[in-house]
Amino acid sequence: MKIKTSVRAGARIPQKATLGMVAAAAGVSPSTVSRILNGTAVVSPEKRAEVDKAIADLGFSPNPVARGLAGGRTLSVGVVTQSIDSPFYGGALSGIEDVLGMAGYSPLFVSGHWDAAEEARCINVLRSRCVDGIIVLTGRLSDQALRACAKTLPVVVTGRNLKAPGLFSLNFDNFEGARLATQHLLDLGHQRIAFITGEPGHPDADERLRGYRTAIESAAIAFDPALVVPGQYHEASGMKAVESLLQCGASFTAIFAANDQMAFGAALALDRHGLHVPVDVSLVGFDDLAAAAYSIPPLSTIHQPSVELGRLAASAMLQLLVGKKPTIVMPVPSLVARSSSRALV
Amino acid sequence: MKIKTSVRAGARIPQKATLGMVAAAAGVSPSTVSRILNGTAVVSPEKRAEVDKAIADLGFSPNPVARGLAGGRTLSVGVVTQSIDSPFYGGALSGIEDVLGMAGYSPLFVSGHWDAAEEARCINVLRSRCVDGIIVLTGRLSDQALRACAKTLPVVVTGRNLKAPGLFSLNFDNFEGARLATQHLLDLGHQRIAFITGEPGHPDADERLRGYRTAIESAAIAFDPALVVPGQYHEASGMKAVESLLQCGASFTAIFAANDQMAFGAALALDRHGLHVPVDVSLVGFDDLAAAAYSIPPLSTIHQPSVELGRLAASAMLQLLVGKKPTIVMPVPSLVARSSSRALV
DNA sequence: TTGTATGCGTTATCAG
DNA sequence: CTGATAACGCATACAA
Repeated sequence: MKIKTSVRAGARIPQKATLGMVAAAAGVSPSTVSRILNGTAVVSPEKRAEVDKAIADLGFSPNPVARGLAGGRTLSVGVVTQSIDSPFYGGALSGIEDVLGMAGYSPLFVSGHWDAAEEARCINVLRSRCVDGIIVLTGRLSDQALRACAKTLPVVVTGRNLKAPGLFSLNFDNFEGARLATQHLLDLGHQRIAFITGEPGHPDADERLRGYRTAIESAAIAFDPALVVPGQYHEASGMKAVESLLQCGASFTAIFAANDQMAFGAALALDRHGLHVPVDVSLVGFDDLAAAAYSIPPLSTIHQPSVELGRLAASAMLQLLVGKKPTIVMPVPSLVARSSSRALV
Repeated sequence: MKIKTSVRAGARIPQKATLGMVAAAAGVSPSTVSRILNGTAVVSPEKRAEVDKAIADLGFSPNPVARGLAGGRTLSVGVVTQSIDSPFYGGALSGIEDVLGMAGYSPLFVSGHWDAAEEARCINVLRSRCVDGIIVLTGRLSDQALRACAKTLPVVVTGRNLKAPGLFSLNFDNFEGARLATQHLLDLGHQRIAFITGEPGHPDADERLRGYRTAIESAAIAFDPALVVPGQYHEASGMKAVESLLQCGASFTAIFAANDQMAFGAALALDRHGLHVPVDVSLVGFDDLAAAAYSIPPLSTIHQPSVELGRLAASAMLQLLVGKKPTIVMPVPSLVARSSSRALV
């Protein structure tokens, strides 16, 4: 017998039921309750009924913290993203939260801020919190670090192609997406197509550049370095890119930006110079952010299924968690032609 | 003595150090280690040094899960938001993550999806995970439910004015913000100003409507119900609102939308009808989303310090957690005049 | 000031 | 199929 003494506030807190209390109420041992809770073993129908009733009566639900300590499972999976408020990754987080939640898991979000060291720290935090697995959205971490991590915990990573035990990777075809976007402009009759790159060194940025270049060269047009300007994936860099393009006197009739945010910036910079989209220059982005459909003019772009990506990553994690090899396939890139691109007259 | 048998994968996992191991290494008792870890009592400098060294050597860090079970503190605080990918709340989440992280706390994000029942479920999840406190961003929950919750746990809530023990609320002055926006248009010479409302029933939406109306009437202009059209805080509803305004043949020279997203939608709808911002109609939004500065034209709007809001909410929680009464003041609303509004000619 | 003993709520390993 | 019993890693009365 024990006397509860820890009534912090004088409030009448509805005493949280414990597994032990359920066992007592049902007249069985705690182990039995645990077993039917986890499906760890077969129990007689009668006892099961008794326990189910007790659980319902007491409104019992297992304590994840205790579970974590005892069994090593916390029913939580860590998600390292780059910034919790990214317009692009937001969708993925949402998708992850959704499917994880359906399975009784809770996501633990941490932001790496595009910094490998910071990401490593994040992973340590997640580790110390005993997450059951980790999902890494396009991290800066080395493949090797990820592999090492996967030795201890199931890992799902997006934005790379990695194969390792306990590790599943999910990649979007950035090359094909960029090729599609460029081809779209080519089909519209554009020949002088500028390209605003993403953060150099990012695999996806590099792939997009490759896609652009491939499309250009496949059309028997000479690749012109003067038409590719660096960007850092944010609006301001899109503006700056256009400024520099204009300053250099480059001649172009269309711009393909490696992501929508830069495309928005580019459109604004063009506007400031009296150039209008799509009348004076056609513009295509990449990502299909929610905002792309409502910009003026609505932006033609490559659709990235971010929510779906999150859902798939979470599904893969769930499969990993039960020891299965994930069978997940990524949707292929598709172009969403809106009003920012039009045929060259 | 115990033999570790649970080597799941054959990998050489750097055996996670425990408090007990540190104690052994330092030649002291576990309680002593615990004490210096929590500052629960004074320990002799020598022992402290020994322990500190052992901690460093072993790379020990306390296990939050065990801590949670034993002491009831998990160093995690629950954050219920409406959708993890909201362009507006994203900033707040980021701010929360930041200051919480600095203090060694981890946020646990859950989405209520603008549904009271769902939010209640979220709170239960957080409870079961033994969070040390809960931050609620503009929930649908009743004040009463929140108060009840605060009896058990520290609660910080934004978007309302509530007073209760263990509860701190943090509200943005929506009324003043809306008044400011409307006055701005008035100052520009506009007399027929349409208003696109937010979700009716939301306190902030109601306040913004009140601010609009107050400004209008203070200018000795009759409030015209035909000029206020309902919206639901998303782009599509902004478009619809403008459509309905146009359809009704309402005459107006400016529009004030209760948030930026609806303003974007409104601008697009106007554009489709050959009306341009700000030449044909001036437009003002509310929130100052990151995208507002890069829309075409850049949107005049009321700045909401979302990141700061998050930081403040987290700071308040931290204070609550140490038993102090938070002393936090919200920044006042301010207008950011960009290019979407101009003087009526 | 420091160590000892217990308990937190579950799961896991044993016997029976 | 079921029930004791021992961890899980730490905090905390209590004793010394």
